[in-house]
Amino acid sequence: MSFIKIYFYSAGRTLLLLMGFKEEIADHFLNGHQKYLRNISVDCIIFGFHENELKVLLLNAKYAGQWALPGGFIEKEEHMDEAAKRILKQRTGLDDIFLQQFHVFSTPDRSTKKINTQFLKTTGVSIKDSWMFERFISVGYWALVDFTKVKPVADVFSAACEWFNIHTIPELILDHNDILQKALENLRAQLNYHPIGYNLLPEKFTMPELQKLYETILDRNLDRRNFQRKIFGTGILKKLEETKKGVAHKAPHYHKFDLRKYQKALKGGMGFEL
Amino acid sequence: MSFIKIYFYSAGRTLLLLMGFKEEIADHFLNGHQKYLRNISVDCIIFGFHENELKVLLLNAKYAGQWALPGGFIEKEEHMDEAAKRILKQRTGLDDIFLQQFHVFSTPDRSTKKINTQFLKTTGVSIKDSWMFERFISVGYWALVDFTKVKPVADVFSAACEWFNIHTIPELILDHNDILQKALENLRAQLNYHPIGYNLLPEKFTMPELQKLYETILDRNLDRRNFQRKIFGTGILKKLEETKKGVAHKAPHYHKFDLRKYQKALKGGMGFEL
DNA sequence: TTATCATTGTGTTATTATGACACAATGATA
DNA sequence: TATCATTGTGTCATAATAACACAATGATAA
Repeated sequence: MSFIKIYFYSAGRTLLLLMGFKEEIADHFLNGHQKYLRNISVDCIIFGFHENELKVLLLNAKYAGQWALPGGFIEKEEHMDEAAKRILKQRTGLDDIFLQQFHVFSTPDRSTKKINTQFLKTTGVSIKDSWMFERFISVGYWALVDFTKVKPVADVFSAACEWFNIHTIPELILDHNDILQKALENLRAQLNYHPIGYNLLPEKFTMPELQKLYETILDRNLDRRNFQRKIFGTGILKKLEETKKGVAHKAPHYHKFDLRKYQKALKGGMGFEL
Repeated sequence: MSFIKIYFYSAGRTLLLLMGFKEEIADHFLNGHQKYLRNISVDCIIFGFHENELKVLLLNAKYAGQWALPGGFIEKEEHMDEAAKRILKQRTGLDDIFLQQFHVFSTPDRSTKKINTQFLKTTGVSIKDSWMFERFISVGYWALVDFTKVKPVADVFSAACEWFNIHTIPELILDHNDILQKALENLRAQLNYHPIGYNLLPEKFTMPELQKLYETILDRNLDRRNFQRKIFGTGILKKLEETKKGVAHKAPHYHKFDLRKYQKALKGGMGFEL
């Protein structure tokens, strides 16, 4: 919310050249409602997988000192899913990622007025009234991305943008900790009915790598043999002849996704419990 | 949307006494944004169960000629869930019903501008600019209610409010047919993990009655014996000694819900497939 | 009074899915 | 050449599900 969402507005580089920092802020607070829908925002939980750890991308505006989920507003003629994609792209540089809408958060006290007035005070911008002072209802989206392909974008406002281990999340602004928790629950629930891994693993990957992905998300160990049986049962995998090289034990085969069946399973579900 | 939502605003009866119809409309279009959040609305899919048929409550404003889902706006300091409850209560008179948020609909072309201007024209109210002309993102909620306890409220605008059989739904405004479809899918999916029936069946009911409820919602037949085993397995039912009277065959026992376990299952899930 | 009939109550059995577990095969390293 | 961690490919016991059978009930019809 708040700080973060300002950055999206500033993504138009022309603006940046014409305006100073303060002017840009002021413009956003005074005129942003001409570009964006009011009272509604999007928050993205961007999960990443790296070195057997589940990560979350968080933002920290230097004027706030507190971390928050990346979020943004919806343009007046934009589908909400597109808004979420845009936000994802701006923070990670990634396109074409599976985004899942999972819940709407609407407690009346999730107003950003305090945070925003504090922000303006620190920034030295004086604004009396703004759409940004109003209450926002937020729609939560989660995405699961390839950690290695992401370049967390610290934008012109120099807010930090960093990965956090899921087990060491700091206290976030507003209800963002709750949102994150709910996103994680939803991601785990989805795991039973929808395939994951495409976009997350390299094109060719081994079975242990795929299993580790599932184990990381679910935060528990799975039986190697049962896991394999079930995953193969869905038909979304193709086994390659090639084996992994340079491991000091029996070399595992590479696999890749059968995209046609993968897409099908995304829509129709897979139907097993892990 | 549009017409329907006007009624909620008019629910304050004092207003009604002080204003004429036109004035009320004008007030809603000109000042409603002071009471409600902008660009966001709630649509309710109110399912009812009666005589082995699944019904949906629809509204028809006499000026529109087209049917629509009951919906409304969110007051500035109101939780969205409360808004949905308020809308449900206004249409049905029912309190304390399980309401389930299931999806957000946000295609950019779901603006009500055309419908609203048409409405104003017919009504003879002239308004140039209004928050009501803007695009609305809508959050869908469904509820499952006792058909017999509902008094569909045709409000002061004399819009019809009627039950429709799920199999004979007319063409609805905007994307309401899609919303209804998605609600039904979600309801059916929930059926596997959450108990239903309380609020829907009389306090004492027979097993065939409960089964028929499930069959109606799922639109397929279930095996009598397997159904009984699974439902009993959850522990949410208590079997009574009393049997149904006046049936021309073996009298079935009455049952009632074990509320404590029912509530528990609502939160924690039941864990079976039908 | 008795037979009929639809429907309930209470199983059984076969099939499938799941969880727990065992052991030979591999291939780099010691 | 032996060691070692790890892969590949099973089996078996158990639980969940689907398909199915038959006696018991009680109002109605003969």
